[in-house]
Amino acid sequence: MSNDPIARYRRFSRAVTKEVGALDQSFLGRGRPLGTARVLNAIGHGKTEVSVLRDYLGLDSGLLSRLLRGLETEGLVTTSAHPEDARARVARLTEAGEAEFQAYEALSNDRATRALARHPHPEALLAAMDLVASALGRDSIEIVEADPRDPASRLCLEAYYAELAARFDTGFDVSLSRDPEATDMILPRGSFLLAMSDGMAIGCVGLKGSGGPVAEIKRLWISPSARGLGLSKRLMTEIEARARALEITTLRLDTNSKLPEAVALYRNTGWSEIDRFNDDPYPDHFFEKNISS
Amino acid sequence: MSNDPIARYRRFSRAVTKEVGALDQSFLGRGRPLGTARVLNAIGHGKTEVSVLRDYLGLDSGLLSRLLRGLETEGLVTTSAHPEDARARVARLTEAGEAEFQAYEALSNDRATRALARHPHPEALLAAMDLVASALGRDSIEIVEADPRDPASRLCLEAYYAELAARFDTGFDVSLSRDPEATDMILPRGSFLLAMSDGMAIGCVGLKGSGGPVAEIKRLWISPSARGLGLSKRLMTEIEARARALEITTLRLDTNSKLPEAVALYRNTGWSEIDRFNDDPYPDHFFEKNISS
DNA sequence: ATGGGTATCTGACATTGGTCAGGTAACGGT
DNA sequence: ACCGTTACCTGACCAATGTCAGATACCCAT
Repeated sequence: MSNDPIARYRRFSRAVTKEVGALDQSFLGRGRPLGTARVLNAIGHGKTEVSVLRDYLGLDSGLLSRLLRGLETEGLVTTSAHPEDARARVARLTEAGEAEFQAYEALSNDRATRALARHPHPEALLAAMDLVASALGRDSIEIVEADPRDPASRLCLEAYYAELAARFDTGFDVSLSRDPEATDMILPRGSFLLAMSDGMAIGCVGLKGSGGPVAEIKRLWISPSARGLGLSKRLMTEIEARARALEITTLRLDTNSKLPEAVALYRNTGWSEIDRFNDDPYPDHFFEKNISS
Repeated sequence: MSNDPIARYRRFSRAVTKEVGALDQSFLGRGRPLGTARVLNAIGHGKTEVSVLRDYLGLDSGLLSRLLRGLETEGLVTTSAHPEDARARVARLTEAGEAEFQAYEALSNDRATRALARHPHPEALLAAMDLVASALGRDSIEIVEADPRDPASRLCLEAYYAELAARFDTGFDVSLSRDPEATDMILPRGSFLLAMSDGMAIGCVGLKGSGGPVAEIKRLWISPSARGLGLSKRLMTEIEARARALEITTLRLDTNSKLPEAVALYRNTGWSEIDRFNDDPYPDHFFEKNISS
């Protein structure tokens, strides 16, 4: 409907403010102020170093210190010196702390489950939420190295295969394709990168090395919810840097005209089209880029 | 991507929590605590009665009272007795208050504008936001009577026409159709209802009366972002009640097989198919329902 | 006109959240 | 060994928020 975009954005904003407020309220039900509960949850989610906690929660050093001590006297948390820097401290949940944390998790999960169950098309709602989350969180999307056999990587790769299957008239069967060995895409031969948005993998790219100066780019994929945010360019820039660090001078890749965004990206970022260099049945475009300069 | 739905929901939740927090921070920039700013904004948005304010903001009576007095001594608000109940009070913005309110509005609008401008497909982002907002706000969707010539009504009707144009192979030209006179869809002859979600019209339905016992249902439409929430049933139930109140005993409507959801709805809610009762070129299904019982 | 109920205000407090200026211990380079 | 720096803790303090028990004025039904 052709309503004012700003009005629509703000209606969204009000709706989620309410939702967020309700979740906070439900957290209060465990007899602990919100700040304390947030610290407990952050620790539970793996933010163990105090400096990381401070940063993540945006808290003053003094305040966080007091909240931590509160949790310690409650018996939910223990702190100890950081093994590599005795000035810094790390916080850990005790058994009781873990139980409390799980109770908060259950509250969150319940809310999520119920909200999704109430909707007639949960998948559509989730797709919309993914889109919004990627858009709002675009500044905090990080590129990290991963093993292509990790669960997060596998999710990306499977989504990638599924998308190829949908886009190619012939479908796509990865076993017919030149599927690289995972070990070719990890150090010391190659690399595999994930774009992580708040713990969720939303894109990937692989560098398949051979030990020599020529390597191949494989498996560039961005989640539909995160397209247009410039992520593929970021991933490619980063993987090129990794390739240079491995003393690779020439990169190649193959792709398909059914993926016009990809073809356009390569054309616009210094790749030149070359002759077919393999007998993989799927690709119909082949590119090369010299990165030795 | 086939991630855990709960994880996806919670990633969304974290992303918007951050966004909401950032907006709150920006409100703080005007040298007024958040609670006070919220009260000012609520008044600006038409929540004038103190009881409504309390309810809307979820504040304790004492706290709200103090915040209001603060705004009064700042010269931004005046309160006076409610004209119909001198126990209650209504708050109004002074000229200075209106200016402050507009400053907060500008902050909100700026944020919205910038967030949208940063996205490559603002319309896609907005569609996702509409979907989420309708889903999260479904409990607060209200059915209200409106004039079909009001701007909010016109937005719905135009969206309805646009959708018919897209769905019918022949397109849709409202001037070729039996477009009811607006006055046939307001009291005392008929009625026109809007489904309002937080100030935005997301659905409509019309009752075209003739003064006699037979009337027609027209213009049933639900925004794509709000489909599946049971809104059309709510609108139909409500408009039937209005028809009964007008001593109408028989309702008729025409529709098109290109709108299968609508046809299914009528079949499932007590309508029986009848012969063509008009020469409108677009419809190919005709229904009738006796509501005198 | 009377009494029970309602809407808001007031004052007294308690809790929470946030800030700041030292203080202590450890680090890292010289 | 020393010194500037870093990470965290402590204590003091203040503003904001939340809670509660009357007080006041008004409403409405009888």
